[in-house]
Formats: sequence, C-alpha cells, structure tokens
Amino acid sequence: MTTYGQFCPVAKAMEVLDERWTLLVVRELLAGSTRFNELRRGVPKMSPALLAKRLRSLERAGVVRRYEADDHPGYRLTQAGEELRPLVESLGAWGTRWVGGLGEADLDPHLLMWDMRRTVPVNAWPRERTVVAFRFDGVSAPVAHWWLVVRDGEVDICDYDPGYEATVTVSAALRTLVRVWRGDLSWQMALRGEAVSLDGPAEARRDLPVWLGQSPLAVVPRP
Amino acid sequence: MTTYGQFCPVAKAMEVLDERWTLLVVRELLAGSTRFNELRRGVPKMSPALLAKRLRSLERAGVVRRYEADDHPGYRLTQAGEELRPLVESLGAWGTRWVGGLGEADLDPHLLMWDMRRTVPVNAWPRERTVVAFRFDGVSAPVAHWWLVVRDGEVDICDYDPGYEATVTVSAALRTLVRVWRGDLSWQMALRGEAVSLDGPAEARRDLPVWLGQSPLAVVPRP
DNA sequence: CTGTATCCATGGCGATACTG
DNA sequence: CAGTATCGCCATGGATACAG
Repeated sequence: MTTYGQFCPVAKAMEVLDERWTLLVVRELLAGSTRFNELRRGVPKMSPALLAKRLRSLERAGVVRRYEADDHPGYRLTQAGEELRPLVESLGAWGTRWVGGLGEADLDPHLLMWDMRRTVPVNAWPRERTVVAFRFDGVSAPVAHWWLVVRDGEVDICDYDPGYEATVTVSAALRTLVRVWRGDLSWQMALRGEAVSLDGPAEARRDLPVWLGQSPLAVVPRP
Repeated sequence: MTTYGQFCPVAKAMEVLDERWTLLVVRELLAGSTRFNELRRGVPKMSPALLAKRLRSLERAGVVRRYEADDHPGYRLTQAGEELRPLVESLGAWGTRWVGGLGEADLDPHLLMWDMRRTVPVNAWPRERTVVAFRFDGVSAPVAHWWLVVRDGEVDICDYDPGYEATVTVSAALRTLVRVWRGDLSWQMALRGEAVSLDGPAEARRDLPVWLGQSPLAVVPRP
C-alpha cells in the first residue's frame, strides 16, 4: 500500500482502495460471492496470485474477514466493507452515465452470463424448467453458445448444450446484448430493429425481456 | 490507462479513476481550485509532471476542461467531473469512519493550513483584521509556525510572521490539531485536557473554536 | 478447490532540473 | 506562473506452473 502523506480522509480511503482491481473485488463481495473461485469468476482477467494478495490487503485494512466453514474457507465483508456499498453504487452510476464506449476486449460473454445468472428475476419465470439459448454473432466458437437454465428458482449457466430443448433462442451480436443488458439500448428498441432476434413460441418471445431483465444499473438516467 | 476487460460500469469507471492521485486531483477541483499551482498545493507530494499527466488524462476522459482566461490557463470540471462529487464525498465519509490511523508522514502542517484557509467560516470572524498564530510542537523549525490572517472576508496563510500582532496563539502537537480538525477529537475535549492551549484575550479564546471550526467531514458519525 | 511460487517485463512514478 | 525534460529504480502485476 503506497501512501499519500495526507491526513485527508479521502486520501486515507484511497490508500486502501485505489490499487488496481481492489474495488472490483469489493464489488464481487457486495454481490454476494464468498468463495475464492467464485470471486475469480467475477474478475477472470485477474491472476489468482493477485486476487489472493488483494484479499489479504483488504483483510489487513479491516474490509474483509476470512473464515472457515464446513472445511472450506470463505470471505465476507466486515461492516467497514459493507459500508462501501454506496461508494460502489456511485461508481457504477457514474460509469453508466459517463463511460459509455466499450472496446472489443470489454465484451466478455462469460461475464455477461455470470452477471445474468445472479440478477435474473427468477420469480418472473415459469414454474417449469425453462431454457434460454444464446447465440452470439462474431464471437469465436467456444464462447459463442450459452444456455441459461432456470428451474425451481435456481439459475444455472452452461457453455455446453445441457440437453434440454431451448424454450427461446436469443441471437444477437455480443455487443448488442451487452448494450441491452447495461441499459444503453432497450429491449424494445433492440427487438424492433432486429438487432436481437428471438426464436420460439410467441408467448415465450413476448415474455423473454421480462425474464432476462437488465443489469441493476440499467435504470440509471443518461445525461 | 490500463483496462479491465469488463463491460461492467464499475470497471469502466475505475479505468478512469483508479490511478494513483487521480481522485485527489478531482477532490481539489471540487474544492474550487483551478490554477495549476493552486492544484499543486493540494497535492504537494505529487510531482508537477505527474499532475500535468493526470490533468491530460482527465481531459481525455471528459472529466476536466482546460481553458485560457486573462492569458493564464485554468482547469475546471465538466458536468461529468462535477458528478463525481457524491463519490468523493462517500470516499471521505468512509475514510473518516474506517481509516483512522494517521502516520507521522500524514501530518503535513502546510496541508492543514491550506485546508483551513479554504473552509474557515469567515462570517463568524470579527470584522476587523484578526490574526491567529499557530505553534506546532515537535515539528521542524521552518514549518512549526504559521499565521492565519482574516480581514474583510479574505483569508490568508503565512509561514512567516506577517507583522501584525496575533489575536490568539494556538499551541498544540501537530497531531492533536489535525485530529481536532478531522473531528476525531472535539475542540471542547482538546481544550479541557490542555492538549491544545490558547493564549490571548478571554473573549477571543472563547470564540476561537467557532472561528476555526472543523473540516467539513468532521460531522461524519463514527462507528 | 484454494491458493503459492516463480519469473520477468513493463511502465508508473518519484526526484530533480530546467525552460518559455 | 505553468508546465517539460530526463533519468532510473523498483514495484506492480501478468503469465504460468504447481502444490496441499
């Protein structure tokens, strides 16, 4: 941890938080991840060594506590860590409003599916098992096809065919679906312009935008 | 600017903001500084080359706009920059609550005086010229003595005797006065315990805590 | 599954000096 | 006053392999 040589609380806070990846790890913890590899999936481009290092720093700073339960370790936020929620939310709102341009490298389909997995409104889905297949155009084969399976309030994602027939198939450029997810583009506009196309029974096609919804930050008003 | 390879708005925001010093420069701009050397005084440990570099990055990111006026350049926040205010405030509140421990290197008297200069409640001061002298114990000679001069709603600080007689002299360990300023310790407690001693007419001694006040973040409730 | 160990290149950043 | 120019270190962190 490098220091600023200032007593200002903003500077003291940044000494803890300004290192690369730190607030993204906090974001994952705020989203409910606790296990090491669960955290990794939220920050896949971060090396495990660095994640371990950051977790130790955050522990020393009193933001995170490591615990052992059922013979497997886990991490949770302390009260100090939990109180970073408004800060991370501000950051997300600001990023939504003012940092729109996405590079090709930002378009990670795994992260999109992982994000859907944890925020999809399961209560809005049919009670019986429902499978949504995704086909991303212009993405290399191994990550172009994904499946979202919802059953009994449980959500799973696969990058292989789970064997059940898809209720709806969603086809779109990855960039387009990311934009819809972020709220840069509405479901309505995307479907009307055929930037996203759906395949399946009419009723399911009608309901799909409600099933998937959008990222929690999508509601942030744009400048 | 290093990237995270994530479309998440939190990550996109951090790409702009997570580099060392960046949010401290924004803090200075939010506090009203506009000129290059004025900004420098708020981040004295930052090299001018690095400050220039950060200002350019922030300009590219659309957070800051450089302008020319009266033949001298200046910097001001754009709307995107202004909207960082709640974020910086959250950061300050969090730092106040959870990052209390100050190292010796954090105790910079120049920053303390500079911070007072811009937030002192001038309307609470007498109308005639008023001088408060500071004597910091255990600080090397050239920065142990300071003067705060208030007249006609104008505040000035000097590190040399301005020639006018001091209305009140404040003597304290630098750490103590910093703690009072941050709100870690009340004026009342500090004066009662004689951690801070005042010299001057009774009325002025009584009013001094109101004249100086505390940092805006001092009101943040502690855990 | 939960991390460690090691290596290496990059470049960030601190320090200092200097210029229009 | 408002920055540039230059230098060089060392730490950051990316990559990969591996271990309990």
